[in-house]
Amino acid sequence: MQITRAVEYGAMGLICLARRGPGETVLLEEISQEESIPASFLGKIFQQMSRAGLVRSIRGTGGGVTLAKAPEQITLLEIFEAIEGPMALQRCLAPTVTCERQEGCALCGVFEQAQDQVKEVFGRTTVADLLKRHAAPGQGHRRGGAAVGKLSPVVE
Amino acid sequence: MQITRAVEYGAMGLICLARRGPGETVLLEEISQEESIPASFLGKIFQQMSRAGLVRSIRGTGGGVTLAKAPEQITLLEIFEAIEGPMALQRCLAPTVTCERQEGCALCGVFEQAQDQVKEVFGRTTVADLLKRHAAPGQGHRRGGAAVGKLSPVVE
DNA sequence: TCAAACCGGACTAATTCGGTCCGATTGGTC
DNA sequence: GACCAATCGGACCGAATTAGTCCGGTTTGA
Repeated sequence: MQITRAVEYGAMGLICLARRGPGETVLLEEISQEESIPASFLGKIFQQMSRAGLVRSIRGTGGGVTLAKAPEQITLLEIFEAIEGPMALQRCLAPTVTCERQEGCALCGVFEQAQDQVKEVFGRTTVADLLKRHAAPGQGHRRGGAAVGKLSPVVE
Repeated sequence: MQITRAVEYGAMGLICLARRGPGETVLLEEISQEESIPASFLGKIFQQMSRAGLVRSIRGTGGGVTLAKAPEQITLLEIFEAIEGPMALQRCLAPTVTCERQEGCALCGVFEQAQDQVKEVFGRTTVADLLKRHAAPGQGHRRGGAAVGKLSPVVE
């Protein structure tokens, strides 16, 4: 139950692109070096994001990749689903399958709630947000969860 | 990025236990058959839940397993962490590691928010809730997300 | 003492993750 | 038109994780 590196790399790549001027074309090789991501792997990831319409890729001399939309209009959820396909926190939340067990379904309801929460967080976070957050460090991350706000004490 | 079967089976096992009278001792074999979970795998899972103090297991003739607490006092988060260890939606949210990249950290902040949301949902859901939900079917699960309540339209 | 149960560790098969490789294709440039 | 710069796309591969299995050991009741 971990978010894959592909998604992490994809997001980093887009942040990197957004940091440049808008509409600027950048070599994959360049992003790869800047973010220390294996070039061939990054290529695969950008292919998928390209198919999903998040970036445009230009072949041939002087080619590279460029954002297909404004950074404010690309959400982390889109990045995630471009790379991983539809989010399914659990088997029976997959688009095709239906759950036949009864107890399983009680569980599925909870899993779906959790998944909807994740989607909500990812869906409201854009590349522009990530870029901004990166620019202003020393807050909004690492242990403490203060950023969340409405957490109940979590039993335990 | 999926919840494992072990967690699913573990929760199902506890629901199954909770359905019996309180304090009743049940054979693993029986749960295994009732829920169609491989017996040896279920054994492993109950071992972990036993170590975490969620169930008590009694060896020898007439033995079996029994809930160590009231169903209202066992949360899905406890079940999850008993089986999987501390929740880490992403590498750099693991208890030991710290994240060194800047962009990575902007990401980690979001991942942590998402993780906190999942923990909140799991932390407030008890075995008793699951049992109740199972008893009253036809609501609270499968597509539509009406059960969640405060979801913003999720962009796109 | 014997059999019923769980314990615990070693082992294994299948799947997913994290990549690599390479030939094909596309587009500038000379 | 030849050539070079780039991405595309699919095949492939090793390592890690998941999902179990197996079996000998230990505890306990009859």
